Amino acid sequence: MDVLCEQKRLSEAVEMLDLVDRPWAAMYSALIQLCLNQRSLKEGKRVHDNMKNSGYVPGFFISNRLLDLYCKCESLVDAQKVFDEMRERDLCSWNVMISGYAKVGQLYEARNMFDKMPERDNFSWTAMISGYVRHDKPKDALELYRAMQRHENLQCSKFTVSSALAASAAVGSLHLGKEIHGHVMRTGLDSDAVVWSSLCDMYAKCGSIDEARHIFDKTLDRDVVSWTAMIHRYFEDGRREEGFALFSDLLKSGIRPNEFTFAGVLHACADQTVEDLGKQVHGYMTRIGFDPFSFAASTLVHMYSKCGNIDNARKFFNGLPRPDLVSWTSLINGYAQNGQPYEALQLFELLLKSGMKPDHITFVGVISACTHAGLIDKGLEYFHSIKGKHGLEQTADHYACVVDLLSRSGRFKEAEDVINQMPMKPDKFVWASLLGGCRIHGNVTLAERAAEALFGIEPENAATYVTLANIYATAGKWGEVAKIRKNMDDREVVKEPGLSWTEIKRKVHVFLVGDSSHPMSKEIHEFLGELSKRMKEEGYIPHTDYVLHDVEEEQKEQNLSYHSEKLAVAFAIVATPPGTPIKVFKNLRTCGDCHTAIKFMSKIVERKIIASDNVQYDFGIEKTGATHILFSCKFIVGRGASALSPT
DNA sequence: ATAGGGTTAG
Repeated sequence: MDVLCEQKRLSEAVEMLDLVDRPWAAMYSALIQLCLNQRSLKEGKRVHDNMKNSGYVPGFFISNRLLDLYCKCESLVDAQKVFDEMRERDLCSWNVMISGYAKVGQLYEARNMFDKMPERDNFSWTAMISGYVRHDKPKDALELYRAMQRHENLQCSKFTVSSALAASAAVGSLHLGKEIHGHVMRTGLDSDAVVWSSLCDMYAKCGSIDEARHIFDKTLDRDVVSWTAMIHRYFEDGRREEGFALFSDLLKSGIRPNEFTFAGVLHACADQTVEDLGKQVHGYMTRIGFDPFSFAASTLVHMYSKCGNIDNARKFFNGLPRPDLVSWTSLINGYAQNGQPYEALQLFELLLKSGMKPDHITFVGVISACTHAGLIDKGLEYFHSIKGKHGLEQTADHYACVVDLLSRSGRFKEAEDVINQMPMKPDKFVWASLLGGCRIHGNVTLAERAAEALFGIEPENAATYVTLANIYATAGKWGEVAKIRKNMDDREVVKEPGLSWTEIKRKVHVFLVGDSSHPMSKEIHEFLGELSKRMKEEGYIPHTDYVLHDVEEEQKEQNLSYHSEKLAVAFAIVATPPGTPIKVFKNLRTCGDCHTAIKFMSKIVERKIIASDNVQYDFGIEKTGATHILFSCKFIVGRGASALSPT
């Protein structure tokens, strides 16, 4: 049996146990340890049964191991049974139970044990505190931490302070965090990389990212986790340059980044739509070798499709030995957003065939693909299949997708029915989808209802005001438009300025409306002037959507200043050799005129142009703003001279 | 026996 154990042939070893007449403690001990290592509940139970059948009465040691096994396998019912049957228990027995319950989130049971136990050591306290932190109860964690400090004979360990720091970070209390920081320094717990990392994280999450960096710089034995966390915090804070710079420092430091690092950096690349940088990271990953089964692979799929390069996304995806669900979902959503809804649906059917189970996010992509393809009934079918065929619960997001699907095609009665039948309270996404549909069809009455609901949920979001104002303007209700403008002023709601950018030779160039700050501004404007003439010859007629701008912006508009996306496209054309495909991204919605203009530009200069039309979540999947483009996509694709698609 | 990092959509 020893040999079998050594070779980790667990089930054979357990079978052998059944052949032994009177097994002894060492056998049980070794077998349970092996079950524990392999997290095998099934074999563990067989060993336990054998113990009961052969009348063996375990002592502390074996019982505690058994407890640990059941807890690690998250079978708390079994663990509790063993615990209840123990004739004597030591501190360890109680502690194992507390940490078992705390880990799976049964905090009430854990606390009950904690309160009942005859005496507690610092392990009991820490296990309880970390349980609260892990399961989103930082306030309870801090309360307990305070109580613990009142006991003079209890020493905080590095585990305790790490958990307490995580709790302060979760409640965002810099004050408390600093206090613990002081405690760490006084008690000499500052010799541990994890404690430093927790400190760093606490400062970053409490908004003091520079302080976090200071801690990071002072950390002596930084490992890949400390680096990854710090890099990620920069990205979270929108300080991408510093994030990328630190990533580059990491590469120089000799510490090897891992899939956590890559996932964070690639996510930032996807967010900033900097495909060139993403490609470099991809190249680096390939050179040092990365696990194609890990989640880093899915981030690459995401990065390529978010950057508008769905072909690369597919190519990479096809090369994966066994793509995970996130990769499938990223690609399905990528197709849905890149104007290839049928490809998205086909891929979903492939996913089902592969035996993989879709999750709720996958269905968001599937239904929105139906929306883009105008396949309303098919979309509804998929929606119903979530619960029926796939046995999942429909979430508020799915309802938002269905409301989008229906209202976009003008089926408002059904959309309202769906909202009324929702088992949960309709959230902002649901109302925003409805509002988006109303905008397309000029449904003023229903738009007012949707906007009213949104004002209740998020009065600070400028997008709701702007959309409603647009709907009123289209209906000629200028009095109402003025009221909204006043409302925005009264509530100090500020509209985010529109920005477009393009990446050329790894440098990102950003443009505002009417922007003349770019070094090549003169060339850009001259070029646009020329281009406008030729566009008109080709039949382009400028038209403006009503957009709620501030006064200054409106004046600029009257001076015929160009929208940011036109500037970015023009710059990209001027700055790259003939024939180079162009990609432009925007943080806000792209107006109907720019949609049309970009397609004309694409034809005239014979370039493939991809321009993102980035509607924030508020408008569901209303990607165009031009009422005559009913089922559009996230990207405006001008295919160069070959075709000018009718819009 | 207890502590720090990541990805998909809306």
